[in-house]
Formats: sequence, C-alpha cells, structure tokens
Amino acid sequence: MPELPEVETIRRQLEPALTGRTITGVDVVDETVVDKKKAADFRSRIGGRNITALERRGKYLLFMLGSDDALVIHLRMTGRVSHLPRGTNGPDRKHLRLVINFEDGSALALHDSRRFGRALFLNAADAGAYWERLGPEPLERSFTAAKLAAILANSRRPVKSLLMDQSKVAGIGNIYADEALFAAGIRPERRACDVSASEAQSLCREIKATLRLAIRKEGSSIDTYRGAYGAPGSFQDSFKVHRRQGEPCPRCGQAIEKTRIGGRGTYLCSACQK
DNA sequence: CGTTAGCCCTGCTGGC
DNA sequence: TGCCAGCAGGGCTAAC
Repeated sequence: MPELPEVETIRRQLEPALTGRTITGVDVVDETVVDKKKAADFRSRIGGRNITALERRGKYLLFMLGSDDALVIHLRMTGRVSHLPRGTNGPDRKHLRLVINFEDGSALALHDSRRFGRALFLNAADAGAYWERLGPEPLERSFTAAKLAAILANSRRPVKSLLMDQSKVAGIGNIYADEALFAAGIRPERRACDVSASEAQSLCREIKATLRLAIRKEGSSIDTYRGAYGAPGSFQDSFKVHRRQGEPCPRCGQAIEKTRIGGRGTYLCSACQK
C-alpha cells in the first residue's frame, strides 16, 4: 500500500518525464475514480493544461498545472500509476481507471483493482483548506522531536494510531508506523501521552531514518505496489517486524507478535519494545 | 472536541 | 482439488 516512500518514489520517477508535458486527452475509464458527479468537470479542467511540476503532500501525488491549480492522485490501497511511452500498454486493462494523454504521445495510467484510489482537480482557491487537513511532513527539517512530542502529548490514543492519523503526521501508514516504532523500541499500543520526551526524540529520529531508507530502496512491494515504470521496491527486504509474525526478532531473537490496534494489523517484538 | 465504528471495494488466504 | 467466507486496510462520514 503506497505510503510516503512509495509516493515519493513515483514522484521522483515521473518528474523528469512529465514536467513540461501538455495534457491533450483525458479518458475517465471508471468514473468512481474521480467522483461520478465531477467527471465532466475533471475532464474539462485538466484538459489542455501544462504540467509545471510534480509535488507530494503526505500520500498525495500532485501534478501542478500552473496558477497553483493541481491534479491530485491518491492511490489508497491498491492504486498504481504508470507512465506509458508512446505505443505501450499498462499492467492490465481490467483494472484500468484513468488515462491521461500527453502531447508527446505518452500517457499516464491509473490502475486500481480495488477501486479505492482517487483523482481530483484541485483549484488553487481550495488548496489551502484541502491541505490544512494534513499534519506536518515528517521529513521536513521543521518536524522536530519537540513537535512530535507536542502532537503525542495531548492524546490518550495508542501512539501507533497517532502516527497513522494523517491530520497529526502526513504520510505514515501501517508499514512505516510498525517499523519506526520497533526501531524506537516503543510498544505501539502505548498511550501517546505516556511517551516520554526522550522516547519522542528517538521516535522522531527513527521515523525520519525509516522513511529515508525506504525512499532509497524505492518503497516496499509487498502487495501490489510498483513504481511508475513497473519496478518493485526493495524495502520489504529490510522489514524488521512488519508482516513477520512468528519469525525471530532481528535484534533479540524472540518471535515477532501480531496484534490489532485501531483495526490495523500490528507487528511488534514485545521484548524489544517497551 | 476527541475518538471510534462502519463503509467502500475486490483479490487473496485459509479452512474444510 | 475446489469452493467460499472472511480478511486486508486508507480515508471519509456518522455517531457517540
């Protein structure tokens, strides 16, 4: 499932190829992907526009269209974006949801088996309110231990739930929450407000380190994730606890456990995480 | 306001 | 081997 590292990988892969492209055609194959009522508006608003830059906010991929308008894509669970050079096809026709054609004959395809992924046109005037729903970017320099500690301090929810709450911190999902909490030695079910200042410092450092390494490894391909040109990521080979139930903890050897927190499968080492 | 449950979806897994 | 119930889960909305 695409989280911050996967979306950032796709952004970096697409940036050189799509910057400067002009949108010459929009084929909304499955209208649920753009919200049925907005399909016609979506087509007319992005048609003919020029892509000036590619950005990312949390797990959202942004194709800037000038004047601060943007085409926004969220892949949710099983969404995939592919840049298809002239005359090539995407990974499978069956799950094709959206095709955006460019003046150079290439196209951007959105595939999604589960139909959770979304695309939308975001007017510059609405952008402020739209992004205000999201918490800070964890890889920004301004995301400090003190900032994280302040976020954790006023909630009695499990610390893992806070990390995954996009209004608190943007971009962390189930994989990277599990891995960062293991690296920081913190049990995921702990009340957020009970995490100490020094633990918050460790957690802040490990969140950044985990996300940075995952970006370097081009994300995690455990289910359907692939890059924009079909290449899998390799961070799954670096998982210490996620999806490793029953396997020995790489640090102490005790079997990795699986529990549920906030309705999400959660993996941890009960010996290493306090 | 803070928090949680339910919903959307469909491929895959596991049990028989 | 084949079948099928149930799981998986990001983000939104409703409800507590």
